[in-house]
Amino acid sequence: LDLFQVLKTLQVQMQRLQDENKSIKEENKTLRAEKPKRKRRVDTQHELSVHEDTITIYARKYGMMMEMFPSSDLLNKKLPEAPTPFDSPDRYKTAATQDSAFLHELYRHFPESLHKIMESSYFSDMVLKCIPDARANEIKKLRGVAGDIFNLPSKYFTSTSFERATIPEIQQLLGVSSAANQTYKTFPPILFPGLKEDASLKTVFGNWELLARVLKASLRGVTSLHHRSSGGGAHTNALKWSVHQITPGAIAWAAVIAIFLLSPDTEFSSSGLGKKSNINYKTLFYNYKKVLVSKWSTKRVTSIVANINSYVFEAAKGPSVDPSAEQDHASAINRALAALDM
DNA sequence: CTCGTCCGTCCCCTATGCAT
DNA sequence: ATGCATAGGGGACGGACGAG
Repeated sequence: LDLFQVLKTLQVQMQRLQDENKSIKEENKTLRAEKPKRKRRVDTQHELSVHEDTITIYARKYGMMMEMFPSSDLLNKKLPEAPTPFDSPDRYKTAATQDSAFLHELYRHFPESLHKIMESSYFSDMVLKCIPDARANEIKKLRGVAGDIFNLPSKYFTSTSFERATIPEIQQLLGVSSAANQTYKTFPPILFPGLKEDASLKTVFGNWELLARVLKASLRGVTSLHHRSSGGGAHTNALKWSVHQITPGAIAWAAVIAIFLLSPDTEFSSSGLGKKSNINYKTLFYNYKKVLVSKWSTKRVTSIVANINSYVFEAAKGPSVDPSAEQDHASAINRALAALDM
């Protein structure tokens, strides 16, 4: 009698569960059916896929030679009528000129054939995907030769999780006093010749050999660091991108990547913020490029650029400029740089 | 052989949702 | 409110691949 009651309630519950399950299944079915629609990419690929290879190659180059962290909003904008020249020091005057010059650089970099589709999200999506992808590859490549680049044991760099923060030589390069006190500077010693920090920034990027090694490995392949081009060989980035000289963005890129390789960070986040170190790589890049663009035509920077170009591209070796002959320019650089907040 | 690229896999982190 | 579990996203890494 009692049992009968229990059985009945169970049956009712069972029925309820079955109904519930059925409706959930229905819901799931419709959700599943709608899901592929999110991947609109299949559709747009038919229209714009002809440009895919071109965008990919120029986007990779762009991420290394021009802008590490392009703003996604600006990538879809139209080129202004009279843009601020990308290589003009005026570019850093106001937020408006920065945006304008950014677009000038963007449209200058990507070939004419792409200009008409550069306002599409297809373009910006692809650029934003390619840049971190290419960067991850470069980082991977560089980790293998980081020991040679920094003249330190390679085991410091081959494993991302190696405790680099505890190594005194690395602390010295980054200018942190100890493993406990990890405050990272915008312009760490590694950027200066002889690791001698210079608050006035007169000699910043003077440690050009290091930057040149980073750039050479990235542009000409890792083996180019040790022996001359072994004839033939696969196409390196420099060949694919037709790079014959470095740019302000490339030097800034190399500096940022070098600091990242030395840092305790295990991954290079697209946000530009180091998780362990709390280093803001985006800010570093911005400041480095700003200094380089602003000072590009000064004797001091042209000398650095000439040295790097010569090392990376094995151009005809001109006599390197004597740094001591530049004191007159130094004070001008000095004053201008003082305007930078750091 | 050496390149760069692509792809599968793993791990870590975060957000979300569920249960307490 | 709080704690736990699970899925999803992003990045690193290793291997495969094709080109020179």
